[in-house]
Amino acid sequence: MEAEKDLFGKCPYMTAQKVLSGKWSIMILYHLGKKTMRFGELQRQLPDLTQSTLTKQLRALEENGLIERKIYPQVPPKVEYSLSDIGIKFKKVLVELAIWGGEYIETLKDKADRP
Amino acid sequence: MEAEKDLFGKCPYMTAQKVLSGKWSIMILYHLGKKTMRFGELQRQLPDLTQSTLTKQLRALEENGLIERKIYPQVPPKVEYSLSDIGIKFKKVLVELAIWGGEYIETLKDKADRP
DNA sequence: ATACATAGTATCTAATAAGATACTATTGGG
DNA sequence: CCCAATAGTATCTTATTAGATACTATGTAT
Repeated sequence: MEAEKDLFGKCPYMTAQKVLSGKWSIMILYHLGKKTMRFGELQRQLPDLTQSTLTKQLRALEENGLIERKIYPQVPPKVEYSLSDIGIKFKKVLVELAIWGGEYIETLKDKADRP
Repeated sequence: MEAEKDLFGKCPYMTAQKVLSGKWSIMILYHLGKKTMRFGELQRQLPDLTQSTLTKQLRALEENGLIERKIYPQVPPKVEYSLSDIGIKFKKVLVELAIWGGEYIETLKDKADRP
């Protein structure tokens, strides 16, 4: 698969950077980290991206093995997205990222307080 | 400053995603996390990006407050790059990212072993 | 027969980012 | 006077991403 080939043998940082490159990847992983969700629910959690963009981001994450897609043979369709094993392991990164992001926002506020 | 305004009040994940969006940001932060470096040394560590690209990435990181740029009034010029306070705090994220990236690469190898 | 719900596709456009290449400024040393 | 060393700029081109918009498929309920 395309996605795998060019990630092979690279350093962990480059690999991580590549996998996280989509503009919404972190947000999507965060939401799916809370619970498995259907497409529509995920979309409601992320009202700022369009359906086609969400589809593209999900496909990229799926190709890279971070999430899984389960199709129920129903009409109207039901498709559930969840974190894969390696996706679940990514939650540890998310924890640190959230802490750091909070601190970062604080530093911005500090700078704004006394300009 | 532009970079600050539109990050304000956002959630930590969105903020983090934005700051890390450059293709080389994580690699640069990793190298500067090891030690303060001059422009040329950094470039030697990252032979895959051109001078102009490196300059752009460094400027973006500086605008976002992650790194600091110290100019020595010399000829030929000497400019040192280092992590800012909030940049240093990012090292905790890097640690988790490296662990996860390593695990991720392993899963790719596993998949390749038995296709 | 028609409408509805869900999870999409297909195109096209616009915005952003990255990369290639060539050029600049300064000044101490030969 | 000319060269080397360092850290850039300035342009232009290309590639990658994201976003907008309109369309599709299908079984059930009315």
